[in-house]
Amino acid sequence: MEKVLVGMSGGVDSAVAAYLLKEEGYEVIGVTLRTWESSTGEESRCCEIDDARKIADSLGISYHVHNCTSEFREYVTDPFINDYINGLTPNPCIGCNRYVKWDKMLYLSKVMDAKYVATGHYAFVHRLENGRYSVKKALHPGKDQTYMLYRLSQEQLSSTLMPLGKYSKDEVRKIASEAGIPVAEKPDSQEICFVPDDDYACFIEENAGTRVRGEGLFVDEDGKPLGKHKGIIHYTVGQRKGLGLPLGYPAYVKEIRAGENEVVIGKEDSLYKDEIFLRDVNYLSIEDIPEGDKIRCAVKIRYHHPGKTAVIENADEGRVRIVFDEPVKAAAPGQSAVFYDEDGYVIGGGIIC
RNA sequence: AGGGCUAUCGCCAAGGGGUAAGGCACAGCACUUUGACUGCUGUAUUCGCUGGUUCGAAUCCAGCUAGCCCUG
Repeated sequence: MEKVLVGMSGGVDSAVAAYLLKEEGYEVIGVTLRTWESSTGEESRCCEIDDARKIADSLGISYHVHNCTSEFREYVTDPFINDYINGLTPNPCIGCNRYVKWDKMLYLSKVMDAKYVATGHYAFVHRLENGRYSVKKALHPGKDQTYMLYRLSQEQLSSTLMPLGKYSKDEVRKIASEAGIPVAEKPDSQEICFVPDDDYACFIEENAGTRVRGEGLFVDEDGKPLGKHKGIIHYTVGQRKGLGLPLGYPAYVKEIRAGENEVVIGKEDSLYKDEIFLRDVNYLSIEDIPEGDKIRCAVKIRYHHPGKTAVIENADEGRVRIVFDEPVKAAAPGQSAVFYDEDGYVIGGGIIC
């Protein structure tokens, strides 16, 4: 019997993933990574240990809790805070997957002599004809989570199982209730796991202290002052609500100038771009873009984005240049852009700069 | 000091005697396993103030107040 280590968050998805693998005949070991504990002793949503343990008990599988709060701080919360202070809009889940969850799980799988690690992500992991591993979009597009997985390494993917790719959320809940899993009706989590009250700006202020810059100016595209902002950490490119600027037309954040502590405001039209550049690119289905080559693909510039057709190619300083067929709205620096081929496999992705 | 103009929701702004449009902002809800976006709903018993005319006034009249402009 092959052993598989399943990352259990305490939610339905990972519970069903564990259940399905057990049904398939794996020896399943449940693991929860303890990632965050706030100064008030509040646990992160990502590690609801009591629920996870209950699930493991009901499934009759062994269960371990592993502490990785220092890694989580180093690779997730600290970069998250630094990005916001620098006027960027981070995707904390992406770094967490690569540098905390998978790194730790893989390490633990070796210690426990397990062949695979598994999670409750809605995606497929496949080995392609060229020998490389990639993730493929979930069957039900509404739940697809491949966007958050583009940063995983080949080594990580080669040992990963994701049993939920072909299921819808309703089906997963149905499986859970039929299997008697205690959290079948538990609502989906929605916000950033370490910011349970959804107030990320407050989280940054509490954890970054004096490094956070305060009020500054809203300016228009010509630099003309329009009003006062609350501090750049409160804004993201493309944002409309909460600006408090009655300009007569809907005002959007066009750009955040961390150096000047300024937030540039523009009309909706000014948000569209057909060219963006990426840094820190990671490839899945290919090793790299062949020198001088261009690849046609669909690119998602945020988690909830249908994906737009574009051409990608290597640019200077290790960056990748994306040229969209039609301009895309509000590409926010710090967010990731992920490339998909026509079969829905992730080619790779990087961070918008 | 005279003359002119203006005064309607937090901002902008329709309406010129028949019972307060709209945009922006704001709020709530929905959507959402990142930040956002988006959608829906809501938002002036009242039109600078005081009187008057009228069945009826934000709309007409008078006075007052405030702001802007022009002329000394």
